[in-house]
Amino acid sequence: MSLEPADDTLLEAWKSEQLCLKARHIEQDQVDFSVLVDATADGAAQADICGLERVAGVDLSFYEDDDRHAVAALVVLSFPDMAVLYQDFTRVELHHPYKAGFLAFREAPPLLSLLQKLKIQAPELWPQILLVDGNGTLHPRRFGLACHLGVLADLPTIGIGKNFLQIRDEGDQLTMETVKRTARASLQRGGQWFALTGSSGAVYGAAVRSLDSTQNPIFVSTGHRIALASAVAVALRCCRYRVPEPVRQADQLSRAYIRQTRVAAK
DNA sequence: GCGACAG
DNA sequence: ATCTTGTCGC
Repeated sequence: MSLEPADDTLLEAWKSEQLCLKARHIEQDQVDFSVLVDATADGAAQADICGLERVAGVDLSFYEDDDRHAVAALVVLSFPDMAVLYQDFTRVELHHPYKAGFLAFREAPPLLSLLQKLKIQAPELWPQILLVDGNGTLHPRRFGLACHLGVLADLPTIGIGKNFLQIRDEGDQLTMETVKRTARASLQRGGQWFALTGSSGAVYGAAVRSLDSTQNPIFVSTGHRIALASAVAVALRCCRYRVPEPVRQADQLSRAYIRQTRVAAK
């Protein structure tokens, strides 16, 4: 009924694979649209985004008492209108348990399948960028789910985290306490953000205030083929609520199917 | 040993 | 991730 925990041997193999895939990882803009970020902005100015028409989102939702199955969802939305162009979801079997730092080994396979299906069935709707529910470079080895998916699908991706993943490295300390304190002090309005920078100077991602009306930040990081400032600009332009629409709609789609198909107990 | 731990 | 409606506030 439940999955075996990943042992140390497996974790070492997974680390090696992350390092290997990282050789193909690109953290700079390599997209077919343009993001003009105002260098003098205070972190709240709207960037000019030209040529972006389709943004996608992916997510998985889970059953209460079943580790092994989930519902994966993919949506493609128009930009900047956020109108639904494509929706797909499917119940999937998972082969590994959740382990912080190794989310991709659990969730990437079914998401890649949905992307493959889209490419075959509706190639004209292939997205220009994909927003992923999970981190990109905001990760202990700078290679979270969003990076992993981006490299394997050869697609620009952005990592969107709703909770902060602490980074504890020899050189870099990014703690919940520090981030919360900085967020309180410097995120006064929607659109403002600050870089999550380790003591070594490495930038892992950004804490972003989506809207005036939301206090808690989201955590945006580079997935693949996009620079952090561009990733933040795109994510912000997708926000109707705290969580950017592509991810939020994929979440709602998969969650609705879970609720509909779970056994009506009692 | 202790605490932390995306989804 | 998931259990959950209404409710308080801008």
